Amino acid sequence: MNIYDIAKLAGVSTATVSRVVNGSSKVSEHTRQKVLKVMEENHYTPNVFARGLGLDSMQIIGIICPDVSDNYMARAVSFLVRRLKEYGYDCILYCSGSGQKQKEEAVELIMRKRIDALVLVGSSYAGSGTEEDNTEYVRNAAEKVPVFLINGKIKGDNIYSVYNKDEEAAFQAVSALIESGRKRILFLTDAGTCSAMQKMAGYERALKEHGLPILGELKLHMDNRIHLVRDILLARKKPEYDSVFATEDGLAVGAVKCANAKGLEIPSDLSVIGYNNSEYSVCCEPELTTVDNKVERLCEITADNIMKVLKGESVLGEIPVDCVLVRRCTTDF
Amino acid sequence: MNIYDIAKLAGVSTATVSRVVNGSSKVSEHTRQKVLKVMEENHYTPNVFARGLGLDSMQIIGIICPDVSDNYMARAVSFLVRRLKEYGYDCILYCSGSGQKQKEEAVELIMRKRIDALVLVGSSYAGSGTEEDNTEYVRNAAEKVPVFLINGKIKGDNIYSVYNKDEEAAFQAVSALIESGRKRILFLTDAGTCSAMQKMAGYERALKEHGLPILGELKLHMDNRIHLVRDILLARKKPEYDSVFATEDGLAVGAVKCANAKGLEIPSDLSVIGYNNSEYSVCCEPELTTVDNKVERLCEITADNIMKVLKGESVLGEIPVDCVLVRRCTTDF
DNA sequence: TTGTAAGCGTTATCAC
DNA sequence: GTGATAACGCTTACAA
Repeated sequence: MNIYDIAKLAGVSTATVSRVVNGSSKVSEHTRQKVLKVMEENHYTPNVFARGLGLDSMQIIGIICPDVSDNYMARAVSFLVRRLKEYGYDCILYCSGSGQKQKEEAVELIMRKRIDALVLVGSSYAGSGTEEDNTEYVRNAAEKVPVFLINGKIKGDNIYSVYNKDEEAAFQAVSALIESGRKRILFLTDAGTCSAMQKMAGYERALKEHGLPILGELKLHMDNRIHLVRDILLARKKPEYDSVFATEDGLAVGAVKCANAKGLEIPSDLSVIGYNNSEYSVCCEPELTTVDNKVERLCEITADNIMKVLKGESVLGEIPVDCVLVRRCTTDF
Repeated sequence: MNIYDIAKLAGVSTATVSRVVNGSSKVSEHTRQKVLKVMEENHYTPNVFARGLGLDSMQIIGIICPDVSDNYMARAVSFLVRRLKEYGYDCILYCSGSGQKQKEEAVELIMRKRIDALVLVGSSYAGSGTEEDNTEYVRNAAEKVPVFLINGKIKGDNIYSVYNKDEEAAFQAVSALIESGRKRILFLTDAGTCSAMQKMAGYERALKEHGLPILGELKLHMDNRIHLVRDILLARKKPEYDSVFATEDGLAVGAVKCANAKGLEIPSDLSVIGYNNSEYSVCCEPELTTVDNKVERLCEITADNIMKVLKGESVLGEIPVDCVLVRRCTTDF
């Protein structure tokens, strides 16, 4: 059943059927009803490819994240997919992995699909913030379609960034640790992303402003796998730290598990702060004090911005969003 | 840049360009190189819509799950998306919610996109297994494209089910509890899905075969939210159960938290078994004994089956997959 | 091996 | 308010 069949059955032209389908006002009520009836009876649905060909759009948004099995990204994707659906857009999802090559390839491949906009979830797409620039591929994509970053910041035409004030959040969290008497704060991270760099900057600023030294031995980098983190920390000789600030909840849980295994009292012997306010933080025992980085809020702003940009409205290129420290049981402030 | 431009620049016909693009063998090496060079130089990429229109396929698989922020579904979607990408297929993702109406609507909407195959993730699409049949919409979809269920079983033409032996897994788990001396086993569930029913059947069979009574007061139904579960259990007067078998890890964690709050010793005072072998199970303290239902395996089989079916090869309509009980610290066997 | 031309099913631009 | 008809860019018989 295509538009010709419907036109014939309804005794009108394809143009009229098309007008009815697209809700054009320039159709008499009589004709409209007639066409609608025939469409109903024959369960007619327009061919999206033909429409796509004509309009050069299939109302599809591309979403790329390193891996949706990650809790943070899953929450983001879930929110985006639902929200964009409400706006009548579908989503193609890619999981790119986190390597530079992989990310570039994913973006290149998804661009071929003639998506209407591209969303990159996770600060990993914003580059490391330290090395030489490796975000050229994002700017290339932005020449064709608007690009939206969830928790990443890239300057450029047609690129829209919504991101957390991670430096500030880390500063606040670490300051709180220091003000509760902690002196040797372990910084635990799993990635060299832009966001992780921000967090480290906040960590260092807090130390500095409180007159504490920044020690390389108290900065650890490892994969975000709970048991791995626990074992690495267990293997270290002495408890050379009195608290932990982790850039991911999973890392923090690993630290908690290490403390539990050692029989340390939390939060008195060891205070721990995680990041993301994921389900991990309430799964863990004692439950994790963590930074809530408001994924859903970032996504909400992004989805709305996408619609605005597609409608041609103007939108801020950079929108910072505050984080909130959620106090639970791994800290004593 | 379209195929005409390339054809003109290369001094050949569009048909030849098309042949080169699609790797047809019927092109001389000389012509092929000539065309390839022009394509390179002009960064030509075929228009997917035009191709879709002609072939009535855009190499897209539709995936629907109730909510990808759920850990189980996120793992499934992550695996599927990557694997199908390797096969050259893209994925459109819908999060349908879990209501019957929502599921039906999601399927109807995604079918309009002319996807090449449909994957339904989660046993919720397989119906409850008890009520009247409510899976007609799945069979309808199967009239147009092959439908693949991840952990669900629906009989029908063009429907391919890969599912866990949940009844058996539950039977084994509950039997293990009983054989370790447990007599009053709380059954905790969050949904009335086909899978949940299977688990309950296994639970009941284990009780029966060990000569224990099936008690309604020991079957609880509640939302899968850790704190909610903990609080509901805490509010109950006496510890009328000596162990818990939960259909989701989150529920089991809630039970563990309740026990911790009450100062009960795990596993001696209370044994707990969860389901899914999610990250929750290693986050939790003590770590959860749980049923590993091999999501990745289900997805791997499904992805491979999709390719076979699309190639016209024949494939089993029903493939059961064994679960494995993972012993951790909440049980003493 | 290569080219020609007829679809594929819409939407949009004209006339009327 | 309605109808012809020309794009849109590709694939694929069919011809050469």
